[in-house]
Amino acid sequence: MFTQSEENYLKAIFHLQQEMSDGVSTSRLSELLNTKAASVTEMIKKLADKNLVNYKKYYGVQLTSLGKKQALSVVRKHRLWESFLVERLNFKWDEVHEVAEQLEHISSTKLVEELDKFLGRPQYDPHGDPIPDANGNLPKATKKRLSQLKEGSQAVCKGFNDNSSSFLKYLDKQGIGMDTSIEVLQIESFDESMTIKVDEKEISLSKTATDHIYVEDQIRA
Amino acid sequence: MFTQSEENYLKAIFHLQQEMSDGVSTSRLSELLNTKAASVTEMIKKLADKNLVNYKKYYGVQLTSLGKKQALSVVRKHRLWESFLVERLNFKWDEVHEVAEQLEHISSTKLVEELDKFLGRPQYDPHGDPIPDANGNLPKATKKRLSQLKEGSQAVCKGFNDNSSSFLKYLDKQGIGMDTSIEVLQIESFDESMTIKVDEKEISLSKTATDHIYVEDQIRA
DNA sequence: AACTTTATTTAGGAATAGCTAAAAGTTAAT
DNA sequence: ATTAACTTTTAGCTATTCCTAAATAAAGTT
Repeated sequence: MFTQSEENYLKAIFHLQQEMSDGVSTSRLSELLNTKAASVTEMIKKLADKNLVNYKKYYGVQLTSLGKKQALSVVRKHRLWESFLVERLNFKWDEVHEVAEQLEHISSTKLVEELDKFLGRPQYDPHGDPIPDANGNLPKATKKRLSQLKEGSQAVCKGFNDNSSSFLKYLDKQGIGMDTSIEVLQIESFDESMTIKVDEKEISLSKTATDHIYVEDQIRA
Repeated sequence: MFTQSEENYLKAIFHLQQEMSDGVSTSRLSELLNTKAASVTEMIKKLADKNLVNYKKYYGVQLTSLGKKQALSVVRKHRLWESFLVERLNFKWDEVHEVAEQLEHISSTKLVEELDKFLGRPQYDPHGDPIPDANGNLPKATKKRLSQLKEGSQAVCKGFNDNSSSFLKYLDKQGIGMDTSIEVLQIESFDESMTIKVDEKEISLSKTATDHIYVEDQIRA
C-alpha cells in the first residue's frame, strides 16, 4: 500500500508530534531520518497528495487521521517484532532496533495478528514503550524507562531489563524492587546520572542503570 | 549488501539452474520474475559487474560461487521463515509464500541464526524443500512433494501436509501411510493427476492430493 | 523598519529498476 | 546458404528517492 520510505516518514512524524504540539518541522524530520531538508519537502508533498498529512508551506506537517492510523500500524509492527526478538530469539533489548526497522515494513495482516497472538498480546515492548492494538489504541498507563522521566517525577518500579543477576542484586542493595516508589530529585546533564529518593534515602544511579529500570508514572492528585 | 532486486534475481537464477544445466536464459528469468527481457539484461550486467554471475551475451547466465552463496542465503531465509510461519504462527503451507518473499530480504546474521535455533534447526520447509545450513550445505536425502516427481520415480512416503483428518482417512483407504513405497506410473498433463503403484495396486491421485504428500526419493541400485 | 540569520522550498541532477520499440544476434527451415 | 522466426540487447523514457545549490520566506536583531 505504502512504500517503505513513506512509512518511515509517517513514523517519524508520529514520533515528533508527541514532542512538539504544533506542526513538525522539515529540519527535525531531516535530522531524524538522516536526509536533507529538500528531500523531506518533496516527500511531504507526496504524503499530502495522498491525504496522509496536512501540509502548509513553511509551517510544518501534521498527520491526518489516515496518516496517524498508518503510522500506528508501523509502530505496532516495530514493537511487536522487538518483543519477538527479545522474548523468543535471545536478543538483548539494545540489539533489536536495526532489525525491527526492517521487519516493521513487512506487509501482512495475518502475520501481525498471529505474531501478536503468539507473543500473548504484549502491551509493552522490551524498551517499555506501549504497543498499539490492531485498532491503533494504546494502553492507558504509560510504562517508561526511569531514564525517560523528568526531575520532580514520581513513579513506581514495574520491571527491569537486564538478565544479569548482578544488576538485580545491585538494585536490591539500593532498596529498589518491584512496586518500589521513586521520586526523581535531580538529573546531571553531563552523564545523565540521576539522584532519586527511595524510602526517604537519596541514591544516585547511572544512565546505564536508569535505562534498565521500568516505571509507571504516578498520577498526581 | 545487495538490493532486494538483486537478491530476487540471484534466487531466480539459482532455481532455474537446477532445471537447466546450461546457462539460464533471459526470457525464462523475465517470465519467473514478471519483468521484461530488457530489464533482465540490464540487471544481469550489474550482477556480472559485481562478480555474482558469469554472463556471455546471448548465451544466458550462471551463478559464480559468490552468487551461489548469496542465493543460498536467501533461499535459507525464505525456507526458515516459511517454517516459522507454519509451525509457530498457524499459517497453512500454501499461505506462506508471499510473506516469506518479503521476510527473506531481512538482513541480520544473528536473526537468521537465532531463528534457525528457535525452530530446532529444521532440515525441510513446510513444502518439503531442503533448507541450506549457514554454510550453504543442503541435507543429502531429498524430501519432495509427490507432485514434484517424474514418471517412473520410486519413492517412500515421509509426511503429509494437511491437518484435515478427512485427508488422512482418504490416504489410509488408499493404503498410503508413513513409509509406504510408491512408484509413479503416469502423470496426466491436463490436470496433473497421477497414477501410482502401491502394494501392487494402481491408484489415481489428484494434484491436490500429490501436493500434500511428501516423499523421499529412492536411490536405485 | 530594515537587515541579518536561519529555515524552507524550488530547480536541476544522479542512481535504481522498471518500461517500450527498434536493432542485432541466434536458431531453425527450406 | 539464405531467409524466416525468435531471442536478446541496445537506446531512450519514466518513476522513486535521494542529492546540491540557489532562491525565497520567516524569525530575530538592532
